[in-house]
Amino acid sequence: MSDRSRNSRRTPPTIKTLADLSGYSIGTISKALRGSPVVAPATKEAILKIAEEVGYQANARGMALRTGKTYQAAVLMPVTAVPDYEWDGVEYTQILSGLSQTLEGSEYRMSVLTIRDAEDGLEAARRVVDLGLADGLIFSGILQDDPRINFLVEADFPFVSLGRCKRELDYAHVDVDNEWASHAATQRLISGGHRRIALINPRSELCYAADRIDGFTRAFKEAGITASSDLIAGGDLSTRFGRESALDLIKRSDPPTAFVCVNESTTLGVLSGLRDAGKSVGTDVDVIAYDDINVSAYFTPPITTFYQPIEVLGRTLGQFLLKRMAGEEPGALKQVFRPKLVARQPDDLGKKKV
Amino acid sequence: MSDRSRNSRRTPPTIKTLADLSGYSIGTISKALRGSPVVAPATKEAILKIAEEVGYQANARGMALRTGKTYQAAVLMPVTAVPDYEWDGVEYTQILSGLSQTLEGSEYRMSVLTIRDAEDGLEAARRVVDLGLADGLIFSGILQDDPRINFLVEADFPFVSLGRCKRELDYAHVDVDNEWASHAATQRLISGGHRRIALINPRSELCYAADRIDGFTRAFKEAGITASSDLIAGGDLSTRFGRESALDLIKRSDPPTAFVCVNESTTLGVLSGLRDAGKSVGTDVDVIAYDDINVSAYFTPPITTFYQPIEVLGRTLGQFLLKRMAGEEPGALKQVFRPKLVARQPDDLGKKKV
DNA sequence: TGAGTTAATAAAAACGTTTTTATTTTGGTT
DNA sequence: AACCAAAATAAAAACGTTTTTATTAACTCA
Repeated sequence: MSDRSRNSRRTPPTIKTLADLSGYSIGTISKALRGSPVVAPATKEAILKIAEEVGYQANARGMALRTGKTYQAAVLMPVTAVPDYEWDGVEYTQILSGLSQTLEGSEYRMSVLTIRDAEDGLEAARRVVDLGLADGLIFSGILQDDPRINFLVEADFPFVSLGRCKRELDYAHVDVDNEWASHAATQRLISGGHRRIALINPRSELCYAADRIDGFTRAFKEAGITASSDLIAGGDLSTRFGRESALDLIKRSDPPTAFVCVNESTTLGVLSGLRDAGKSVGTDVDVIAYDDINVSAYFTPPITTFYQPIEVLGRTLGQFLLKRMAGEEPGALKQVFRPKLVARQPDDLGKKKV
Repeated sequence: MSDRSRNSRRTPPTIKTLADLSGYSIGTISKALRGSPVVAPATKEAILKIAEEVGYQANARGMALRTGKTYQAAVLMPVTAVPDYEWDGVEYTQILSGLSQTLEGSEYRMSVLTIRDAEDGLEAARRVVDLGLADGLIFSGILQDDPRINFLVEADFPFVSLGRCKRELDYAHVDVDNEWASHAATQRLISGGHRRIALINPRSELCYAADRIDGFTRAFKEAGITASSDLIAGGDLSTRFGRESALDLIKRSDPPTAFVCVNESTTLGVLSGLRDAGKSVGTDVDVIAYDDINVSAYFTPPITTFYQPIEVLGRTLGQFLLKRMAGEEPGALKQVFRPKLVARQPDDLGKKKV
């Protein structure tokens, strides 16, 4: 073993090594290794055996140069714009983890490019395409009219987005049914007697902010009540934003009796703000959250959430991307997940209020 | 622009393009581009001008094959072993973000390999070294006797670890002064009158678990009190673990009056457990946390923490790795950060108890 | 037997660089 | 004017693959 490792440390075996060892030419070796049907079964077997013995591993750089492929899938990871390192962007460990699980079996590796916003992401996407930095791309934080999607569809470059844009384009994507989740949460509160409900939402450029507003207003409409659209707050998804929004909303003249939050970070902030405003969640006011990481069970108090582990989405992203990189059309590569309702509170305080 | 992009889309300019355009040979072009002193200033300038005009970008695959370098820095990212997607491993977005900030200016890109544990990490490290998947490596979760550090030091491969092992080896690293932080937290509680203090710690294989125990016991020793070593809990750093530890510890016959927690996730769990055990933090029991993401301010109640944004460590990791990859010796590439105390509670409940 | 196929393999070219070696040009000395 | 060294550039080789083209060997069938 020390011998093998010493050898492989000096100069790893190449196709040439195998050629010398087996007596076949390098072309034949290459074909045998990638299972071309033109090479005779016996020689193929012999070559494979030698390759195994000597611990041959194809040199990625050689392959890359020849084929023009990189065998890399790139992920655009937004680096938080929130100052002071607030809790934000947590979901990316989950995305990367899920993604890598599906990439693991393949020959692809994962590279991460950090971006500041969607515009910066377009820059990065251009670099990936023009310089051939990767064979496929994954990104999230989709805008209503997302420049990255526009560019990549036009360039016909394989990608899968986490989230959908509003334009009618044919592209692979994975998403959460935000309209549905927001509607379900709002409806739950309305049937709990609430009439004034606040919506803690992402910035309005983000496409799913609109989806959530749609679901929110649809629930009111269906109940025949005027939607409390004046209680919609949009911003970065930091804990601080949640807190400040809650503090602002709760001291309005006609304040909300309930909150629908977009993620766990803002939820924590909302809970913090309500506490400092002297409101007790579950007694004075109800809060329903959306949760990726199963953390709402530990909040004070535990609150009702719509739960969707992003890692599952990450796995699907990977599957779709592999298919796209293998040349499959985006047509069938679209999936929308519905988060699961985890009811931890009755959320019917509104009844007592009336 | 449409013209340029169309051109570059078809076939990006190569050195050969520049050779044809300029009349110089490809060798000269190459030397000019990388600033070799042997090429005459005038021709160098001419070549650079043409390269600029035509938008030349060196082909990474060609460079990689020739030089044997990959221009990639790999990060070993632990994919959480905790079931049900609990809050865990949050800090990796910060590490990646910090790292990418320093790599941004360089010619290096960042690739991420997911691993299950340190042993799996050794496998990954071997692959990186043997197959030349990257030119440098970053990883964390260091064990007391870490197989990855042992292997990489032996192989003389550039790496920087987030955390230190217990063996006397010369390697670049960035770390938090866990002994100090744990000592400071414990001391604060002891001088607040606490005598029975619980320590919520990582699994004992992790090197910094030992550091934290060291600081913990040192604080007791200095105060001339017997350390409450029976109140040390070690486990994964999930919220669930924090909660279960708190519930277990608080119902002991001689229970703790205070908790020192290792990160924000366990802290949230501890707070949740204490609440369900009928204990009020700040009234019945004190909790001091360690925090990466400034989230303890929003807990119920806000609690005292030692605060150290990991992104800063990530930037240092990147700086050190660049130097290592440039051939610098590890000697000077060692830095230990002391987190900042953020006192949000008096933490002197122990006085009332006595 | 020998031409025509087919199967199997070898040889060569190519991907885009960098580096080493060879050649040409320039300028200075005698 | 002739020579030599130095400077500048060109040419060639190499990195490890894959793919295309060429060659050889083995059959088939009249």
